[in-house]
Amino acid sequence: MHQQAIGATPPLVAMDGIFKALADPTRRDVLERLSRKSASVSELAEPYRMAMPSFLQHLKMLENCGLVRSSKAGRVRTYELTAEPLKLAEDWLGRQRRLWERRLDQLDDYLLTMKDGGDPP
Amino acid sequence: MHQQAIGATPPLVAMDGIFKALADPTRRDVLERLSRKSASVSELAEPYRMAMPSFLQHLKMLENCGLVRSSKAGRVRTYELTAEPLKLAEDWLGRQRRLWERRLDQLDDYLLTMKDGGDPP
DNA sequence: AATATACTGAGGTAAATACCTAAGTATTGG
DNA sequence: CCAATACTTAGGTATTTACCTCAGTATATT
Repeated sequence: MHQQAIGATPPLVAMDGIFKALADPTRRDVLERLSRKSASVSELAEPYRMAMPSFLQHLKMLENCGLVRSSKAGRVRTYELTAEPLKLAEDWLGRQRRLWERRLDQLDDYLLTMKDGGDPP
Repeated sequence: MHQQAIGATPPLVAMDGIFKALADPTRRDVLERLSRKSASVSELAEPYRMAMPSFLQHLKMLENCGLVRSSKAGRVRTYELTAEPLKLAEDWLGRQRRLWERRLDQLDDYLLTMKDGGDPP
């Protein structure tokens, strides 16, 4: 209900989904495990005390935002990682943190200036 | 009421909140603007077509997970950034992406091996 | 063919999100 | 003091999330 024109910056809506996907420990754990080895649904589900359909919802969220991809062979569905989306998120964070640190440095400077009796802007 | 012993890995619960906070374009935008300049509630709220109480909820989420901090002087509450939490998220993503890329390289190798007629593990 | 395996789908509950309006409470300026 | 300003609180709705159970359906396996 609130799309917006996408310019030079990363697609906003995509990032929503990615960060949302990362906001759950089970899903982060699944990603971590997939980064070591592709795996079937039941292999992935095994460690968690959760009914299969509940777990499947997590996998669907990961797949919907493009962080993983799956294919079915016989009765087994195998999940694997995708590369780009995570990079999107990381880029945003990196850019952000740089601004951040600059900002905090400015605060330091400001405080120092005050201490030296200077007149801050 | 639920801190947890911090070991080598980042506190899981904290990351939930941080990623959840980042999963909304308004909140990401607020962070971006705060990284340029601390600001009052109404300054922050101004660009968005949203009732004040709705917007306040976003600020509270950012504050609850520690990404920002606020203080009140007279009737004006001013918000500013905090440094550490974002780093937490970025570290996780970075670590993750490295595994990720390694994994994707392995896949490449695997495919090459197959093409060369080698017998993959 | 019968049973087990590996998912899938339908549907249901509780809590959290993302908005809203309407009515407060402090502060400040005239 | 009175009104405007800057938030705050209370409460309400629609949607989404995170679980669940209880069926299915489509492949193996025996």
